[in-house]
Amino acid sequence: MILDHIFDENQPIYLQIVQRIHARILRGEYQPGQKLPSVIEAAMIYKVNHNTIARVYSELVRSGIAEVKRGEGTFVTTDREILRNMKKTSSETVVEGFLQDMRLMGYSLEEVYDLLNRYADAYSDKKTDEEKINKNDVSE
Amino acid sequence: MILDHIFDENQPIYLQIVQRIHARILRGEYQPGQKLPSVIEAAMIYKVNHNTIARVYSELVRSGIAEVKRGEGTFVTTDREILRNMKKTSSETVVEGFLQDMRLMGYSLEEVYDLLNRYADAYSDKKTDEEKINKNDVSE
Amino acid sequence: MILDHIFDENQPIYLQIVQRIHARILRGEYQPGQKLPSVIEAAMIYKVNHNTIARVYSELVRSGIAEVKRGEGTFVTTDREILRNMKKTSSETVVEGFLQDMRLMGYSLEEVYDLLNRYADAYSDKKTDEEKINKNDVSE
Amino acid sequence: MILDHIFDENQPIYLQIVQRIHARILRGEYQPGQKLPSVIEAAMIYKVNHNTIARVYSELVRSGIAEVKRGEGTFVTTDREILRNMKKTSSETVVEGFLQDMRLMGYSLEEVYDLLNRYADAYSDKKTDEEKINKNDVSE
DNA sequence: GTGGTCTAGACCACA
DNA sequence: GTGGTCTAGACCACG
Repeated sequence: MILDHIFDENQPIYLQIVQRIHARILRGEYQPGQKLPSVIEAAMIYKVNHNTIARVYSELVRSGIAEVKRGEGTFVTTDREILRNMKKTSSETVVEGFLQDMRLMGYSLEEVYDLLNRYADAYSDKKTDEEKINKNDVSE
Repeated sequence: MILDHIFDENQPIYLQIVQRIHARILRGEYQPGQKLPSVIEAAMIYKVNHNTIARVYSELVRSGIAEVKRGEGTFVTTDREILRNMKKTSSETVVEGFLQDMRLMGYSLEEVYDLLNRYADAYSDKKTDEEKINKNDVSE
Repeated sequence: MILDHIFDENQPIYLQIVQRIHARILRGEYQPGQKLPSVIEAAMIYKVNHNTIARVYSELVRSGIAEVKRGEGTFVTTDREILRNMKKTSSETVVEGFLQDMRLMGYSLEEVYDLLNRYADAYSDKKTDEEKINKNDVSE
Repeated sequence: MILDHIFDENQPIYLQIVQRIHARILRGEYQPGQKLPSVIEAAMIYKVNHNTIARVYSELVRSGIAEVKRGEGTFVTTDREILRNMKKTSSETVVEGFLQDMRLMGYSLEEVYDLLNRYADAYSDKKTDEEKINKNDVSE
């Protein structure tokens, strides 16, 4: 399972990693209470300096989606309420942002749905092997 | 027409302005061949340093959506073919990005449509006064 | 007697426990010569690793407020002179630190007293059940 | 005005600098809207690495007491409401913490006042030259 | 071994 | 010159 982690030059690497791990948690790939990779491991996985991962993890902790057990590691929060809220607000942000983008480009709602339908066929096929393994989602 | 231009701290301001002007052109607010605001004017509109606008305009020119007439200013390209292609690729990028985001959060295609329907009602209502003025769209 | 022990993330846990036990001794909750909980017991009470408690106890012994009887456990010192001195220097440290904090925030002495009066009403009421039990104080 | 900045070993340096600058702002030494020393300058003032100051400043910004103007520097917020609230909550925290400390050591309210009076004489005399210069306080 | 802090030195975007 | 990010390498507290 070799994944090359390529980063967008226009955004800090640490934020991009935050978003990726955030997404992995929200889609249940990292379960509530599960231990995240250690800072060192994650640094190797993402091929960045360990300080960058430290920053990523402290962001995750600050947002409440992860917790540190001193000397043991960093864990996904067990507070499923937080996870559900985050999943909700994340989807809201994404959907609203998408609709605003389309609106700003001058598309009507019908055109938006047309475009979506054009891409929808490939939607479920794009799951990676890694994703397929995880069926346990945060939402109940 | 007082607009507050608030910028995302995690992305260069010049790129965000590029995107906004890009969108204004794509939705026909700036017509093909129309003169864009001067660097000084745009600097005042967006409340940023004129160097930032200079960079924005050079980006727009580089992408082909704008052209410089020396001594006259910067103008939207008159090549409608370019504009149509851009609108197409822009929408592709946005739609694909949106679907990928939703997929990464673990939503099924049905859930995506559900969420969209929830926000769709307000879609057309949200047009700003500024937008309502411009009915002339690039698309055919 | 269930107490939730919440620790400040920005200071070592062992130091915080030292301070708490220190305070319990100074206010007579642990009497001179009394046996402190065993390392294992204290580890359960404070919900920390027993290594952490071991460090706490060695700190208490080093400061002279506690003594080890080999094979029996750790005991509060019977030297009441030490306890009186500690209570004196502790209060000095706390009072001086408090006044410095207030001074650094720009408060005049009058304002300090004003603020104190505002909180003084609740002072004696806040004693916990645990504290109320112990009437035997170190001071004369 | 040579000040040696000595740090407590038991707390991160960056947090201690945060607290010091916080206090300087709250007592009006840095006025609303005033520019803080640049990261490089502050690094020299406090004799720490510039990354440490960067962390300090990002903490100050996150708390809302300071703002970054891109390419210009870091400034004390001009929102006096925020400053007043912070001064209020800071004093509350300090006073409550002080009273709790004294209570935990077993002092009665009368004893607390007695101890305070003993130190009060020296209160105003302790102002440093630097502090005396600044008469303009945040509070109105 | 875990996360956290700090230094040194480099590069970049922005004004 | 400003803050921001990143790397490399070190040390520390904690369990």
